[in-house]
Amino acid sequence: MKPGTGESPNAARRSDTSRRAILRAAFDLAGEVGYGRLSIEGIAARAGVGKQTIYRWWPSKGAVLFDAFLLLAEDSGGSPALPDSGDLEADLVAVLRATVDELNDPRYDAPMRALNTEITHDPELARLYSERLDEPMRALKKDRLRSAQRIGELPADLDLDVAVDLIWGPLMNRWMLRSGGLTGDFAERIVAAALDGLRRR
Amino acid sequence: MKPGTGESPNAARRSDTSRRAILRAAFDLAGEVGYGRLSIEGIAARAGVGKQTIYRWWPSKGAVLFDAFLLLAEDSGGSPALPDSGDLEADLVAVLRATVDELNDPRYDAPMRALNTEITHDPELARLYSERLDEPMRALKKDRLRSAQRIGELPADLDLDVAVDLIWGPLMNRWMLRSGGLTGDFAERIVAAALDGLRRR
Amino acid sequence: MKPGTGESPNAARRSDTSRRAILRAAFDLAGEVGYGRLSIEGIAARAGVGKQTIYRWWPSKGAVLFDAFLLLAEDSGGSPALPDSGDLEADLVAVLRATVDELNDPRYDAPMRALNTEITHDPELARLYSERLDEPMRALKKDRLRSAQRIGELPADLDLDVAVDLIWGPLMNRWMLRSGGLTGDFAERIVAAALDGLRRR
Amino acid sequence: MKPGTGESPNAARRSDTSRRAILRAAFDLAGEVGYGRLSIEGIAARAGVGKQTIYRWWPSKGAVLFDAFLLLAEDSGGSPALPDSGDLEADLVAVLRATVDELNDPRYDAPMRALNTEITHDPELARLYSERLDEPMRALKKDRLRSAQRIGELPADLDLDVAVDLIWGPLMNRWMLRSGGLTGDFAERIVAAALDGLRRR
DNA sequence: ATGTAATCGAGACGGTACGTCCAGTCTTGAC
DNA sequence: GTCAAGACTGGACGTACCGTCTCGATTACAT
Repeated sequence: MKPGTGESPNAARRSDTSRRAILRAAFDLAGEVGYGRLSIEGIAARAGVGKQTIYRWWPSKGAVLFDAFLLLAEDSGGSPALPDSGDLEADLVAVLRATVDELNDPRYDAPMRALNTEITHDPELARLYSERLDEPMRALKKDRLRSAQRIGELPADLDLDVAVDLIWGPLMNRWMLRSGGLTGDFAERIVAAALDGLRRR
Repeated sequence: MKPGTGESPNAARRSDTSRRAILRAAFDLAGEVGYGRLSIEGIAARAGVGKQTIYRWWPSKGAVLFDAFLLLAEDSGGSPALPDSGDLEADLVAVLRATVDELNDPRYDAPMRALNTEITHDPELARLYSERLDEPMRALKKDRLRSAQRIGELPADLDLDVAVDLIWGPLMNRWMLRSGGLTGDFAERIVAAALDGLRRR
Repeated sequence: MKPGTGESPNAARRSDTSRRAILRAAFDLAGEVGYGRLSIEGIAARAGVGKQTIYRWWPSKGAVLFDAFLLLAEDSGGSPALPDSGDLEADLVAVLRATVDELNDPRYDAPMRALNTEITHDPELARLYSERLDEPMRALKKDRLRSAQRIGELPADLDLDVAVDLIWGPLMNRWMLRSGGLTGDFAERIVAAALDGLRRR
Repeated sequence: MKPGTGESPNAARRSDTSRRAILRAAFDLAGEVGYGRLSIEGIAARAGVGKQTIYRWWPSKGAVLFDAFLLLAEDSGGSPALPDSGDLEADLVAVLRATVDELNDPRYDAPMRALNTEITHDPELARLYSERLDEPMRALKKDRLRSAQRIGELPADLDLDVAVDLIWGPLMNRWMLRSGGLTGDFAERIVAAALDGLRRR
């Protein structure tokens, strides 16, 4: 897979060593110094690279960060399918618990916040993010839901996009705004509520 | 109500004119120039105020922005209770549709993104936000849900915090990440799904 | 005497410590690293000053250098009158020999070359230089020549500006272009030739 | 005649088209954008040439500029002898007036200032300049003075180098520093003063 | 005529410095 | 003591060039 942000200059001559050093430095620095102190200058220095090499290939700090996540996804061999034990609720709880653990790991929390911030303020980046990172993940999630539809656990006419948002939205929102503890228990409750609904029956 | 961010100097002598000018300028500038170009210097210049007056009373740009929202909430007379027609679903859809409209209004969208960004990267500010803005709103939301419990529309043992997150989380998450169209229709689907659950019954 | 390059901002609040540190650093660096490596950034670093403080008060690197020479002239109490022993030729030779020694001193050679280069390419700076440094020196030179006129050593109708150029011009030109050795002997010959003329009599 | 700056690589394969384009571009750009904005990159672009082609054949920007003047001198068929009407003063005035006109022509003024600046800061280039451009000119000037010696207009034991410096030095110095108007009248006065001497007789 | 070696235009690279903007601190004089 | 004003050190911005390097593609020489 190619870097996500479009390449105008003579990409054939591009130094892959520098590219990787930059993305690595961007991700690491985001984790170490935080979003506020994350600078192009710092990334260039850490990567042992001229600033121009960054400006030549990326339009913004956010684009670098985005590619850093993209590289991470590639290097980790892409995302595997969600577990499918036949019990949707158990599988979802397992996945969300893992997500909670990741979000609570400062090694990942800080860079993700940095990327999310950039996405928030850059619609073009948001589009790229949606297309390159969110959609593939969303597809895997929908696959699992479709499997549940197949065995009759979920209704056949369910709007899968709404379903995904209903399950993952509350978690991500609570993480971003720190509006409450981000625990496995919370994940469990959200899954249960999403599946069974709030309404009395 | 006093500004939200703790005040050490002699607050008695504080100029309310300057305070309001600063908060007004902060909110307006956030909307006009966006988060990236929002600067203390710019706020001071727009408010016709010395920079020191800002640094004297607020610890960070985010704190100013936070107080700007607080002022807005005060000036608009605080938040009224959620509508209670006896039909929970209809009321929630109405409220979420209004929220959608607000989030789609660039006049509010930009400052809210700016504030959210600051909250994301500043746990102390997140605490304040939670306490001063989110909790009061959340209380009103819970009041409406409790009313539904009283008439048996919702189960008595429902975890109201989870319920609120389930209803509002997907909306806010989609708004922040622009991961899909933010429409009244989406609001409607989310409410329906949240109330009835995804699971086939 | 005030700095030579016009001051627009609120000069009353100007830090004299920083001003002097900058001018000192500029002069010293010009001598140490040479014109080619003389940078605003380097001056600021050496002076322990923000770059903006230089940009706030001087329009160009040349203007800083110019003020550095101006400060030097002030601090050394201004230029004293040329010696007047009654023997014009001897006095001129003495003065030009001293000039030769100064021009051969690397401590002064490099900064002067730097300043001359800036003057060469900046007419406004050339005007300032002429007015603030060259003219006062030229006045002293003319005074000495006038004294010689008074005792009949020089004709009363002599064009003193041409005379000064004739005496000092060859020396400065040879220095700048290194078109020959810059020695006391050369100074002597120039003075003799200028006074007696080339023509056979 | 070969370019003035020594050539190590295989000069036989050198592209004369590129060489001329570079020198032409250097001279023209010096005149158009001035010394401060004259860059190797700009010369290469203007000449339609790779940067390496410049770095391969010249050690510095000044060397390129120097060769540009050398090419100019070659192309204009070298310098002709100075006029010799039998009246030294008249001939010198004519020559210096022509020089004044050239120095006042912005087409030549700017590149010459650029070259002089490089010479000022590069002793090796100064040596080359002296050897390749100044000496040949100086030889012509001395020839004219020798002719005057032959007819007894100038003393036989005159130091011709001092004489040349005395006549041309004041003019060049005034030009470089803009320390006064550069007019034909000034040239005339200098010639008269240089020939007759300042001293009363 | 054909290999081979150097030059060519092009342009990416690690860097330095530019001139600007802003952060956050400090000082001044008016109130 | 607070205020508007604004100078101060410091540091990042995004740009322009530096001088080096590598890439194919000519191009001219020696076989």
